[in-house]
Amino acid sequence: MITIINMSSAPNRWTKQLKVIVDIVYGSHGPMTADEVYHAARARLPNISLGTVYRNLNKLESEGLVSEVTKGNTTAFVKHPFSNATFECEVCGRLFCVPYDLRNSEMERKVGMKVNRWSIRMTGVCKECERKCI
Amino acid sequence: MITIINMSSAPNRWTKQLKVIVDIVYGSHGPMTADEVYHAARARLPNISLGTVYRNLNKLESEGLVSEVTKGNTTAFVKHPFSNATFECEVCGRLFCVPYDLRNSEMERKVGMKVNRWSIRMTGVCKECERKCI
DNA sequence: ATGCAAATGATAACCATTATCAATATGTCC
DNA sequence: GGACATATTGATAATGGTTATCATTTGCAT
Repeated sequence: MITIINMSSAPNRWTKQLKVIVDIVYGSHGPMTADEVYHAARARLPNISLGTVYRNLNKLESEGLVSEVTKGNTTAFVKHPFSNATFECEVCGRLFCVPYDLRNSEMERKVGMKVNRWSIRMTGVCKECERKCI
Repeated sequence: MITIINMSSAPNRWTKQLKVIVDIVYGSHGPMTADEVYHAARARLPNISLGTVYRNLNKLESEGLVSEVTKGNTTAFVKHPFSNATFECEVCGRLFCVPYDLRNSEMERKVGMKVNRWSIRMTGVCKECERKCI
């Protein structure tokens, strides 16, 4: 079970629901939608409500512990805080996190403004679909 | 008035509503939400409906003539097709298009998959707010 | 001009997300 | 440990952006 060292913003209780949600998102290999987190959480806490999942994901997001990324027409959450790069396959719809190195300072130089976070979103054809579709 | 040379996908009529919507989006300096396009369009076509605006923006998006970008909790549309970079100010909430050069081939090399489109989203503090807030 | 399919306007439906609120659970202070 | 204050929860309703529906209108080929 993962433990968060400090949650900065004032009122905060380490509830079992929050624990489970952190555990799920941080244990995932890729981005998860709120609904996916909800279903995973229900396996451990059958009475947890979808509202609680949203509340906690938003809290974690405002704490900088998870990031939101676009997935199709909805939103998914990833454990990597702040900057991230995702790749969405146009064929199978899967969304991957991919490592990508870019410096904030490099962006700031190019853009001329203070950059706190960035995210890169790529769409294309994943390896597997590339192989199948040719 | 801007004219589109060819709209590839089969059934397509060059309606006055579509003309006005293309004109507005391509005449804009920055990303516009569907609602903003709707209100701008009503100035010229008082009876145009919001549904028509959405239908045409989605059509233009599928034709590759506009791109969707995230703005706050909603979606905005920009004329630059395919890849783009946007900067959202955390203070005033404005969303800017910024020039950014990155090669698809460079991304493909880093990611190892076929990249068709990319978009970079940065958040930070814009010049104006930087000046005010210090 | 005529005919027909595509597009529109008006409206209802959809669905992800947020707000509400009484009930519950957490952390603190004794 | 027990009691208190209040943050959080579960259940549900509300919200709001977006899409679907359908009768009517309009663009366009003949």
